[in-house]
Amino acid sequence: MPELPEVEVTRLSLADRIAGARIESVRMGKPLRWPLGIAADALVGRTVRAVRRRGKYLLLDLDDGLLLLHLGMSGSLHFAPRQPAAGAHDHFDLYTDRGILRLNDPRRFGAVVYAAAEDSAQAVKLLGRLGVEPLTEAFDPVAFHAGLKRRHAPVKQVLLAGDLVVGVGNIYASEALFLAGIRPTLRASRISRPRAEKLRAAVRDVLARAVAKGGSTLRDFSSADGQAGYFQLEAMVYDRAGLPCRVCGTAVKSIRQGQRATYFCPNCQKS
DNA sequence: AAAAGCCCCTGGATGC
DNA sequence: TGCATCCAGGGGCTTT
Repeated sequence: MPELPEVEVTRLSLADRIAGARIESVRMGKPLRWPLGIAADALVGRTVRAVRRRGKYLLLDLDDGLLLLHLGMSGSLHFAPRQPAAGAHDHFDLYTDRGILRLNDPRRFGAVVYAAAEDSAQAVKLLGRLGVEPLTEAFDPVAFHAGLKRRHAPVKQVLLAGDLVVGVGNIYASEALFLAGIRPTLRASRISRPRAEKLRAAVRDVLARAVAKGGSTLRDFSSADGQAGYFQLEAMVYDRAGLPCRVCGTAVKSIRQGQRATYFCPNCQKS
């Protein structure tokens, strides 16, 4: 579920409410992708200062150190003064004087990792290879085109890789390529400067609109205050195999790239 | 260096 | 109803 828009929507629904919260206790469920990296009790007494986002990671800045949270494929975070009794898929609860932050993650591809500082080895291992933030000015047309130029993989997979630009997952990669009129199988190196600019604009546009719609709720995503997202209703191609293209009526095609589904319109995305 | 595969894990949908 | 198979929003790691 969680690509940049869902993670950002989570952050926005959480940051103001949790800022200043003092950690009173921590409950861990089943193991997530990686160990926490600190004794849970050592977090007690620390204060959450702010919540930032880097790619698909949420960074909880503490007055001492930070927590890196990742929602994986099936994770969601909720923050409320009270929470129901922990269920089978609630694997991390941060009890604070402002409320309980709970990570629910059935598949447990998600993670909560403590790092002493953002430049500590632990943090750099996870954040170090990440590309540019697409919704900032740093996502620059010249650098983006140059980055595409040096990659020979299909452009869809270059978008997904996250080392050129972050936050674009399987839904939004297909959507952005549709908006840019680019075939997902096209080798990144073969994209012209004007088409790279079109793709850059499409990535920004689709991600920003998805944030505005509260993200995409395909199964069970909701923001930290429980709001579902509605962007999936506007999807042009994602999960629409065989259905008519919303622009030209041609049947949307589904293929597999790197063991993930890709959707595109063979007519609107000819090359 | 870059690309391609392989997994981690659970649950829902589909097919026999 | 039961059981097997396939698929799912990610991404680090290993192998080519």
